[in-house]
Amino acid sequence: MKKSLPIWETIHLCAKEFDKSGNSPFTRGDIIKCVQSKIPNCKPDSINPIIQGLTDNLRGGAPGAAGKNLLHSVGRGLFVLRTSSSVGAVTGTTPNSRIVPEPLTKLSTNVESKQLDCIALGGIDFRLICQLSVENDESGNIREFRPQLNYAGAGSTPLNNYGNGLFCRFKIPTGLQKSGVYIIGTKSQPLYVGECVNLSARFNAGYGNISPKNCYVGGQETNCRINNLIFTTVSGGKDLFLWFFETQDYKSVEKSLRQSISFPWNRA
DNA sequence: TGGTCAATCTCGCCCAGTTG
DNA sequence: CAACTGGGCGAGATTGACCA
Repeated sequence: MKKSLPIWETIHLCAKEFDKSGNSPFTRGDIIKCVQSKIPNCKPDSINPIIQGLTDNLRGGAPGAAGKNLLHSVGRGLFVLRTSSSVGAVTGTTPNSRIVPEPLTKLSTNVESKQLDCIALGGIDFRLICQLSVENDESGNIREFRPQLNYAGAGSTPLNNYGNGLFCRFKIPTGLQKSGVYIIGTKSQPLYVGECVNLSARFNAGYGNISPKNCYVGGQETNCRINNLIFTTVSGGKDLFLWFFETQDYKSVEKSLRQSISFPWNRA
């Protein structure tokens, strides 16, 4: 009986096939399917740590004879062949789909004007959290997303009013699990006021990352609308910032602000 | 016995769906 | 419209099996 190649060699073979056919970057799932087509009884649980062990910019994983010299991660679950010509621009980087927010202290010092650290609206002092830095591609251009194309129910459910746009991705620091009222704006104009129970979650799992479902009727079209506004504003060369006022009474604070101040991105 | 390869497990994030 | 929940998946660490 013919002995099959070791898993790590099969992974390398698959990666070379993807690269040669132009299907690069490829996903972890692509690798697993390819390996299983060559070694049918090989389980994903066996393949995953070996992929990890072959990838130069991922820690851990199962060590192999080839070492971490065969794959390079270009995003969460996305890989390229390390010997591919496409790797040159990204060698040495870390996967970029997980945006690691810069520390708050550093973000604050990046702001041009010291008075941006705090703004007063309606008698309330809002503290600057960070600049809303959207994810860029390898060329430094804003990475565009159309998650609506990935929704399984697209054929039976219409897009919502804001679901057909281009979207961006961004994150804020994850440690801000606080309720309160937030302001999105440029350094000269507040644009949107909103309330939240968990600021980090509201942005990192809401505005900052549009899921396919939210582009369709029944989804959170406000997330789509605000994300698209952020995308178009930042694309236009303007910097956007996030300010926050921590309070348990966020509903009444937001309501009074909306009554006293006109925020162009808030709807009536 | 040490190196290589494979398997198993935990943790955290993403996403879709649901609820208020 | 915002918040919550649970399943699936990827990342990473650890352990076991095999072989020269």
